Amino acid sequence: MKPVPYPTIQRFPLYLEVIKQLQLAGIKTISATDIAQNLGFTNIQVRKDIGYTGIIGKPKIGYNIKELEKVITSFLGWQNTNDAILVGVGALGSALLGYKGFEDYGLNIISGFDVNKKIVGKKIHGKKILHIDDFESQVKLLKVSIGILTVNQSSAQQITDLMVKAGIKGIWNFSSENLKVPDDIVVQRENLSASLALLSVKLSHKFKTKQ
Amino acid sequence: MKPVPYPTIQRFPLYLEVIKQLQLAGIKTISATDIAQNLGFTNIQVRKDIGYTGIIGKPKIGYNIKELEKVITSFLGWQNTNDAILVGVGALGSALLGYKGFEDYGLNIISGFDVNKKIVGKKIHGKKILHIDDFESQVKLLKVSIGILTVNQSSAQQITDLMVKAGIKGIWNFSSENLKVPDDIVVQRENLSASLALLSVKLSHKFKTKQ
DNA sequence: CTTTAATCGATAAATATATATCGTTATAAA
DNA sequence: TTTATAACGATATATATTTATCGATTAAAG
Repeated sequence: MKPVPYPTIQRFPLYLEVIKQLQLAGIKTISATDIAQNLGFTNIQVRKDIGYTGIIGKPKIGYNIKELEKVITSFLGWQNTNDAILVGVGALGSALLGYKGFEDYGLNIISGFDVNKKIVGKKIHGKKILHIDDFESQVKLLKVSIGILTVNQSSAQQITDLMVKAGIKGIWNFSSENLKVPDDIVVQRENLSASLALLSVKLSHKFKTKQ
Repeated sequence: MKPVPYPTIQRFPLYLEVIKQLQLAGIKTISATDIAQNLGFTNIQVRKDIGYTGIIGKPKIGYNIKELEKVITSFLGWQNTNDAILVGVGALGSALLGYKGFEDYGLNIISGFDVNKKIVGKKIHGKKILHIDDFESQVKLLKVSIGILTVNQSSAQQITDLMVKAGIKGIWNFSSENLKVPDDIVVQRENLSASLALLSVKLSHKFKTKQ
């Protein structure tokens, strides 16, 4: 089987959103062209992406919208909820604890961990905040495999080592540290600065050329 | 002049971080290999990226670290602070208002806007929260060109239209709405789900193949 | 002073991704 | 029933990006 390109995987959640929106409107079938127009892509690209899921569409009609939602969701592994824990309950960590959108992504943040005595023991957005000393035992107890890292750069590697030791398999890294992990651990870096960089450069380019 | 690839632009902030770290350690010159090892890239890629800035390095030595920081910062347009305003002071919006890291990216969020009477008039993380009714006048008064959109999907397009009307030129879109804007407006979509999708797929792939 | 090795910059090759083309199929209109 | 058209899937082409190669240069070691 040919590997699915990363850009394709990254577009899938966008397709899911369009699908959900149109489903709410009562639509039963959806074509690559429909999705493309909604997102500003080409229909060829959307059709090719969808092709990776193996779903069969009908000419002149498109795809069964329910079935398409199912195959994409399943491809992403979002059909069942995956439990996650979060370490570093600062401004960003708190925000993520309260972010409702993760439900759509099959992600359930069980609890947050920190060392700050002011918040340990309390609840934030309904999620209990525990002390980092209890991290390893909790992760092992609950068999959590995804860790969300929202600590500052200076403690990022240390917490990462702890996550690995506790059995975490995938780390969503919101810090700017380049984490060192064993081969069998997946790290996904969330890079706000990268997207701000693109915005900045596109903006300055527009100003240079247009004015 | 050949256009700089988007992936290159997105890597520049990472290079800046390594540069700043090594500068703190008193390092005066830095090679593409140094940066590459620090980030897990190939030195060839780093060297090529750096080449786009026009800086000249010395064989066996590398680049003057101060000069390299300067050219990358300047390329990104981060040498001067750019003012921004934020609309939608919910969980995520509050977090961004309090995020210190933006200073490094030349971004200064002046204030937040919302309709929630509980927070309008108050300060969050030291930033004043104003009512959306005052948005247009404030933006015009302060000549802000960057807007950060952290409202929910249902009001995203409406707020976008308001931003455009007020003179905002670049929109950093944290909502999941596909925004419609005039040609001369730049929209950068921040897509948390895209990166979570990658993490999910990489994880499930590891589990499939390794176990 | 000569040799060695690290690194640069430029060019070339390889890979990955996006776009285009084309024959086929299914619906709806004529 | 026939014709026109939207959209599919497969294949081919084009573009973008990454990786490799190579000669030149510079500092440091011998």
